[in-house]
Amino acid sequence: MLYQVKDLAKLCKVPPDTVRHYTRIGLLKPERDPENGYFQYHISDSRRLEFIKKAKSLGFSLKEIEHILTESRKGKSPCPMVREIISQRIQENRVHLEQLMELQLRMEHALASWEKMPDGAPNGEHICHLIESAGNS
Amino acid sequence: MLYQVKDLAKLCKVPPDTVRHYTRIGLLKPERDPENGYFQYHISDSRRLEFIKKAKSLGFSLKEIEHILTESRKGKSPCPMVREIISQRIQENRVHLEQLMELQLRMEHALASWEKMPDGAPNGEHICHLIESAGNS
DNA sequence: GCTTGACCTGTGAGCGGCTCATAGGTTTAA
DNA sequence: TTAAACCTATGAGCCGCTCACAGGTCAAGC
Repeated sequence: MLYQVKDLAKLCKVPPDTVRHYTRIGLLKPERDPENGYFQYHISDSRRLEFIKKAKSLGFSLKEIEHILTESRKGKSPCPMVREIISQRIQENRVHLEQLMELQLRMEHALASWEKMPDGAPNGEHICHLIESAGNS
Repeated sequence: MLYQVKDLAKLCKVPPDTVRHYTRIGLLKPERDPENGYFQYHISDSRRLEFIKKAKSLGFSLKEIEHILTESRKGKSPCPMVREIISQRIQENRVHLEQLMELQLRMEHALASWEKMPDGAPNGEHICHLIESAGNS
């Protein structure tokens, strides 16, 4: 049983371009159909792709996933690395979340403070008085 | 008074590579020193760069900032556009925040559930049993 | 004047994870 | 059998830097 790009994509519910992307960067390694040069995927590729999806949903990067897959194929346990990566990712994401929440506050405050301000034509002094006034009150 | 890249960078407290980047994409448009081909910035470029920093801190993309600057230079008021963009960005960021908070929960739940699981050597059935087990309990 | 070294320069390429554009091949229906 | 619909692989583009690189500039020391 061999699958074309669109078949594997449909099977795993990802866009075909994602299958192509993973193939291009070596996360999937299909053979080629000698007749037309198309990629040929096996059922094992769908298990691999499902693993990639799961790992991605846990915040692993594609490069990290490739590393996990490589170690695993070499018979080494990727588990310690996996624990380490996710611990760090949790920290990083906490920082990222804080930054985005601050951004959200800045944007909301700005929009609110602009509520009663007129639209101004630009002049030599100001480019956009709304933006330039933000956060100064 | 003319500034080199590093001078403008220091004046506005941004990395020199950021000045170069903005120059490359046309957000800053310095002349060239005919002697050595270096970029020459005026004091007006520092006002422009400060505006870019402020707009960026409010979530505007560099392309949007360029658009604002262009409209403003043409004498049109960018204010309506500015209000529109930030309203949309607030919505987008809300969605983004929710997704990141969900990711954070998934990661924390996974790490907690792995607490009592052993590191497993890979076999034909599993690539990494930690990842594969996540979210199934 | 000369050299050494630190520091600076512009430019090309790379990052991540897709996504789109393109030119061409395959399949399906009439 | 021809037309249209759909699929293919591949190159380039997205964003906002950041790094690598080869070469230029400049001040200190002899």
